[in-house]
Amino acid sequence: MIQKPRGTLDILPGESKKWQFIESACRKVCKKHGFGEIRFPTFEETQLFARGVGDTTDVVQKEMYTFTDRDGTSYTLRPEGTASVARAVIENGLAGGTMPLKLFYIINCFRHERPQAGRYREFYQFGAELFGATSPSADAKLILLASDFLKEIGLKNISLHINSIGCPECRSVYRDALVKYFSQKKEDLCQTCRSRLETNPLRILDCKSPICKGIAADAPKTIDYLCQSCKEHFDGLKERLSEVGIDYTVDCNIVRGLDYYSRTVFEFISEGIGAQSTVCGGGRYDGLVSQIGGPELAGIGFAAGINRLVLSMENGSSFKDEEEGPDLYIAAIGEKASVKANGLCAKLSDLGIVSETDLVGRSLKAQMKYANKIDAAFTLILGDGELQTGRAQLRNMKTGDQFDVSPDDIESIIKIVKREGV
RNA sequence: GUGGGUAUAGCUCAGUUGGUUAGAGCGUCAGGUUGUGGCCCUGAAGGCCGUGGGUUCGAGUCCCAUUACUCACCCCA
Repeated sequence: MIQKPRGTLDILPGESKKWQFIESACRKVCKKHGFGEIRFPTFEETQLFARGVGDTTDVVQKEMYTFTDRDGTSYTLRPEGTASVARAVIENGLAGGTMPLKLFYIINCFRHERPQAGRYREFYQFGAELFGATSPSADAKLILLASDFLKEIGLKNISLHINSIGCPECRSVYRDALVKYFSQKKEDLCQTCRSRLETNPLRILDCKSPICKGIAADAPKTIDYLCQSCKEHFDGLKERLSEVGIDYTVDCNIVRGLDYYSRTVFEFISEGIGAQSTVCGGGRYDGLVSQIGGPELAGIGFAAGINRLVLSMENGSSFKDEEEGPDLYIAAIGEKASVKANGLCAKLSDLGIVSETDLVGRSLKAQMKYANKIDAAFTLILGDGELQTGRAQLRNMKTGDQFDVSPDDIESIIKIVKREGV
C-alpha cells in the first residue's frame, strides 16, 4: 500500500467545498481592494530563498525541500510566497511601473517540519503584497484587506495583534538591549532560550515556557526603542486602524521569524485550533527587493494559512454546506432504454437540467434507491413499454407525485422539473 | 530534531485476569415475486488485529523494536 507523503493532504469533495468557499472569499475581497492575482513557479532557485528569507532562519536551514536539477542547479520547492513575488516583480519590470503595486496569490508551500494540528509539510496560503508605498496608509490598507477577508469568511474568535520591530538601525539597538537584559537572567532561561540568546534573541519573547514568559514580561519593549521615524510610522498606523474601525492590541512579543521583516508586523490569532494559532501573519519588508538584487522598493504583505482557516471554520463561519443532488435521474431498464436514456441525459444536461442515468447496470429498484441516495429531485422511468407507447412516468422524489410525459417531449419535461423543483 | 498518546472491517469503535472458527453499529452490494426510492426485515462481501521480533502449551490481549497517525516542543501561515 503506497501512502501519501507525510504531512500532505487529500481533500475530498465534502471538504473541498470549504476550500472553494475560502478561495472565493480571497478573490472577492482582493477584487474589492484592487489586488490582482499573480501566479509563479512552485520551485525557484535555492538562492532566492537563502537571500530573501534569510540564511540563518530555520526555514532555510532545515525545512526546505531542495533538489539538484540535471544541469546541477539547486532548486527549492517554495517554502513561502513573498520572495517569489518579489523576484517576479523585479524580473518582469514591474518595479519600474505604476505604484503602488498590489498583488495576491493562492498557492501551496512546502516545509519539512514535523506535522501537527494546523501544520503540514505541504500547506496552502492566501497571500497579498503591496509594493512601492512606505506610508503607514499602506500598512493599514493591507491589514484592512486581511481583516475584510477574515470577516468575509465569518470566523469567530479572531484577534489582531500588531507590533513594530523597527528598521535595521533601531532594531540593532533594541537587540543589544534585549541581549543585555536576558544575559542577566541567563541561568533561569530554558535550554532553547539560552541558545536563542546567541542566534535569535527576539524569539525569547514568544517562548511558550512559563518561566521565560515571566522573564520576558519585564524585558525591554520594541516600541520603546523605535527611532523617531519608525515611531511616527507605527503611531500613524494605529491612528489609521482606529479610523477604519479595526480593533487591535499592541503586542510587543510578536516577532516574525523571517529575516526580511522590518517595522510593522502583525498576526491574526484564532482560538481553539491548537497550538498553531496564527491564522494570518505578515509585516513590512522594505529591504527585501534590494536584498535579492532589485531596486529599492518598499513592500508590505501577509499570508493566511488556508489549512488553519479551514480548521477554525469548525468553530463557526458563514460557510453553508448545501448538498444538492441532480435535477433528474433517468432510470433505464434494458439495453434500448439505456441507449435512449444516455441521449436524453446529454440533451437535458445541455439545457441546464442536471441529469444522471445508470452507469453500472442496476435493477430498477436499485436505481430508485440510488436516485434517492444522491437526492435527485425527479426520476424518469424508461423501459421497453415507454419506448413503444411514447409515454413515461416522471416522478417527483420529494412528494411522490407522478406525471405522464413523452420521453421525446423534452420541453414539457423541463417545464415540470422547473416548476415543481422550485 | 525532541517528547507524550494511539494503531482491530471502507468509517466509528467493542473485544473480560492471555484460551477454540475476531464482533457490533454505520456504510457498500444483493434480496423481501410480476416495473417504483426513503422505514423495516433478511443475507452477502469485507480483517495476516500497523509491521518485525520475543515471552507462553497458547498472544488482538504481555514485553521489545520499527513504521504510521496524532498532540505538544521547536518553527511558522
